[in-house]
Amino acid sequence: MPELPEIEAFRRQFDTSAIGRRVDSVDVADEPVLAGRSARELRQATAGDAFCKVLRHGKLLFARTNGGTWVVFRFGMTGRIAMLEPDGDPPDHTRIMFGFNDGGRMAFDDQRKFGSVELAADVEIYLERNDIGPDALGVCEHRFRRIIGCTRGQVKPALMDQSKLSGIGNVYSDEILYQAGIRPDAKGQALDDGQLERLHGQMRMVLETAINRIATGKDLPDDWLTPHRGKDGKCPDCGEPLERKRISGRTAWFCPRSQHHGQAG
DNA sequence: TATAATGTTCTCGT
DNA sequence: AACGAGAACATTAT
Repeated sequence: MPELPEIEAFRRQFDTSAIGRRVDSVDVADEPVLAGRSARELRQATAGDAFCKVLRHGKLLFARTNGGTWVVFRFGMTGRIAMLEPDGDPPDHTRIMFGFNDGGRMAFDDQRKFGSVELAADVEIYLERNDIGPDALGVCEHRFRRIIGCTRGQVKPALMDQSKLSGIGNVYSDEILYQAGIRPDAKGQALDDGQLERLHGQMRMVLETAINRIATGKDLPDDWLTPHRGKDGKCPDCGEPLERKRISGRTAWFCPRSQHHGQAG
């Protein structure tokens, strides 16, 4: 379930477990995962070098090797990183396996194959070339108001548009809108400054709380939408059955009573 | 068996 | 031209 908070968990895992370790081997089980690069290129860029730095931007993870190359992890719908002991079993859908000089291994596992592992010489250039917007947690309220408030379309797809804001996906966009009391089909332009300010604040609250919950191994709060999101789900605040609506090709879940701001359809 | 699932990208229409 | 909506992509679980 990788959106910004989950990728942040991967970053911390990478930071504590992979940084400083030298890559000795790289096995690519599924060549398309490299998005046009060859296994030889990935091996050339990483083998013999240690990972020395890792950072997250939105849903992307950038890991730098001593050699200066950045390895870019895109997790798609089901991607994840798994650290293995020397005798540990690889996950079922391992696409790439990095072997460290100490015998440990790191797997890039991705059941649905929407993820990829790419190479980049420079993070900023990569972001620009791929039209990736600012990290959702790095956007100030003023800029956020401009980004969302100037959108002609619906607010939910705007929150999920990675060129506008980087890091929010289908599940967390529903949660953020629920916390802000705004309908997912409200038009961005229809929101006033007060609503945009609240949306920005709740976006930060949701993402930061989720990061902390994941880091401490706790579930998301039971009074959030997410634990109830799905068939027969009820609003944890008012008990109203949650409504589902197809928006921009995805399923939005919301409470029609608690989320009354913005009228559209 | 049909449907839906946490993402990105391409195509088409406005 | 710029923007927004929907389909397609691969695979599995319900």
